Amino acid sequence: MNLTKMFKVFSDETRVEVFKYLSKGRCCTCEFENKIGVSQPTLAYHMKMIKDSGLATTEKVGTWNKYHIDNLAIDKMIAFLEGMKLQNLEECNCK
Amino acid sequence: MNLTKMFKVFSDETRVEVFKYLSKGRCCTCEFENKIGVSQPTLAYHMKMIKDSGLATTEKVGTWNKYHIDNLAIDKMIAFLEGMKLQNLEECNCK
DNA sequence: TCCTTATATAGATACACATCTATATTATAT
DNA sequence: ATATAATATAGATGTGTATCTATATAAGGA
Repeated sequence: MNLTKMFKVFSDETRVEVFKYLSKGRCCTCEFENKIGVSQPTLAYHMKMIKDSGLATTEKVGTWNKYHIDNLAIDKMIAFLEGMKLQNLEECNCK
Repeated sequence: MNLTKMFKVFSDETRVEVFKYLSKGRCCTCEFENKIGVSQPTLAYHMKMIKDSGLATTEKVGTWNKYHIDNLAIDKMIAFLEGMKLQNLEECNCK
């Protein structure tokens, strides 16, 4: 659970595509591996990044993995972003 | 205004530090350049990434730049993240 | 005009990232 | 026990990133 790692997940278009499938409940890569346009090892690399960031949990079921987005992790990113908004709209006191 | 570029901004600790100062209204780099721990050209490189992502606007005032966080851009990131949450909590229909 | 201050650019470098092919591992089913 | 299917790992490669020093540019003030 590392915020910069979580933001890095969404800094790559391939991982964003993967995430869209996961968010629709497509929890196994077999459901989208042919639609993503990268090789199996490359997809495995991205899935590991997503898992290691803390944005999804994994469950091994037989030979395949089920991925489950952690909505609370996303909420932490949102809370962080809320805190990054410009808080003081006055002019800055630069020299 | 590119979402993956905006997420990339927050995938680096140095830029997160910069953003914290900007969010407090420290709109000129002179207000934090000595606290960030990188050289002037490196800071300029990060400021350009922040600006090019669309997360901040720039205004040239004399010899210095004033940076202004665009809260609407942050709202777009938040809206994107809301859309990435797991929507269907039922079991996936994997083989 | 010339000096100072704030930024920007150029060039170099080391490391990280995204990708591939080939191969290994793990688990199920026949 | 062996074949099949799903993942993982190893090794290679080209590109991107973060950083530096040195230098250039731009704007203001003496």
